[in-house]
Amino acid sequence: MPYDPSEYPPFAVTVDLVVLTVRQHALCALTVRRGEEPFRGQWALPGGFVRADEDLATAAARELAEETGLLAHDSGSRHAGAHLEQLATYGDPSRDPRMRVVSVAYLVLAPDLPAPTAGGDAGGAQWAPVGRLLGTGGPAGERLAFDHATILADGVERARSKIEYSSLAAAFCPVEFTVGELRRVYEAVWGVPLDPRNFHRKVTGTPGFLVPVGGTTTRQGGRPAQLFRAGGASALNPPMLRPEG
Amino acid sequence: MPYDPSEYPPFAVTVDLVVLTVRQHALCALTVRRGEEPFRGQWALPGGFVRADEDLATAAARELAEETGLLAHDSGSRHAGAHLEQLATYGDPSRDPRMRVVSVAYLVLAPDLPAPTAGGDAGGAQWAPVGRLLGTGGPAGERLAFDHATILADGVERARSKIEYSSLAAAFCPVEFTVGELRRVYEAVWGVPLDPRNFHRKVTGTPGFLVPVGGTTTRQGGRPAQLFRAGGASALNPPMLRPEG
DNA sequence: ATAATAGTGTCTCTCAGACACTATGAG
DNA sequence: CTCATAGTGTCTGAGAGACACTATTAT
Repeated sequence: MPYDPSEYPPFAVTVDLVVLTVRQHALCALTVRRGEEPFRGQWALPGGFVRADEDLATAAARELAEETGLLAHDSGSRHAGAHLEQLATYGDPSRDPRMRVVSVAYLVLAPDLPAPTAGGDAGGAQWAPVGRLLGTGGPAGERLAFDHATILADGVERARSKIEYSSLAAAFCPVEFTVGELRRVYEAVWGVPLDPRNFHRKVTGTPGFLVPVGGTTTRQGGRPAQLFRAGGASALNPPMLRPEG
Repeated sequence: MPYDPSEYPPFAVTVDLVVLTVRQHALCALTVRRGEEPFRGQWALPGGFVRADEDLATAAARELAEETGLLAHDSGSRHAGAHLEQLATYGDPSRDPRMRVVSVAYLVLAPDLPAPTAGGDAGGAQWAPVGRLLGTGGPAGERLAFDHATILADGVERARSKIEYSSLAAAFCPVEFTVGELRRVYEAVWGVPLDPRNFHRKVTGTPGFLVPVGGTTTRQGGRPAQLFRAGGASALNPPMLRPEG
């Protein structure tokens, strides 16, 4: 295992972000318009180079803040930050036509945001339903640049399976939310309808999963609903079962 | 996003392997003795540099073959290969004192092997119980080099949770195995005893999980046990429940 | 015989899935 | 009033956990 710098091939290392949110009953991903070749004009996942003295997660959080203004927290904390976790790493030698690039993808789950603040160097940014981006449920329209469709698909699958056995779905909600809003998150992420009564019984019956915060709201119409915060229990046991699994 | 080579910082990219197996009722990991500084003489996870035109998974499979002679299969196939999957990527700027190294860790689940064939450039190789390597259940003896204790802990946790809802535990067994042998794998990986009757009912009652292969064996003593192969069903639903979870 | 493991059966309790039903707001 | 959503109750069937019991080998 020699470490002579001339002995190892040099790589560029980037982070790519799969930023997911739920908007109008649909799971959406943040995409940016590429301003340069290759894939100029196509949509891509936000991302960028890791700096020389920067940790991978730090680079991901920095890119997230540049693109959306969101503050990420790795885990724990209660303020209105987004959930950020490492997804996977993609390093096929031909994934970038110009050079050898290894990309560490991060998954971000964010509450519904007003509008992408196309900050930084990206030409434009928009939320797009993942069904359209992945060609499942709509015209197989604009494909994502590079291998970003694969990365996005992996991120969506991770999100779908993780909300089964964790309280991560609350990351898609504002700080205070109702049981019905949380249920609509599950329905959007899984793409299936859930029984409101059984869902209510399940989430309110799991100790530590939801913490009542006192108030009520009628922002969904109908009878006023209690407001909750996400509880400390991050594990959901037994898990919420995804129908037709 | 400029791609001028002088604009991006160069990284070295390596793969590190968490190779797990079950030996004598204990979950064990493959470790190699470091022959160079830093951490000379300490145990470390096997691994090495990714070559210039090599995919990450290919590099992991190559290192695995060099260290153990095992052939990995990404998924599918039925022959006596080991299971290999990407685990996570570690890139703290200070994780290697000499240079900026990003390491993509892979998890390998292998059946019990005769003995590590300390091939390649590693000075020596051995199977060590993960409890001893991680300091939980024994003297906090020789710590692993670099951040390899963290990587190993992540790999063990991945293996523990994955056998809950998949047929991956069979990757620790020879091609043909008995229900009792499979149960002892679960007990070793989770570190808890399981009820033999309930376990038998669960795994034989799940369609496609086990395929009877016809013969019997008494290699465990007692009444002869039927031999099975792993079935095509990779998902286990509902999952096997880990006690005291 | 004993000791070991393999395999089946049976009971209970929890819980998911399927409802019906009531409660409280907006229009 | 109607319509929407919130929240509770009730039944049923699947299955996990906790056993007892029988079967088949080695010694």
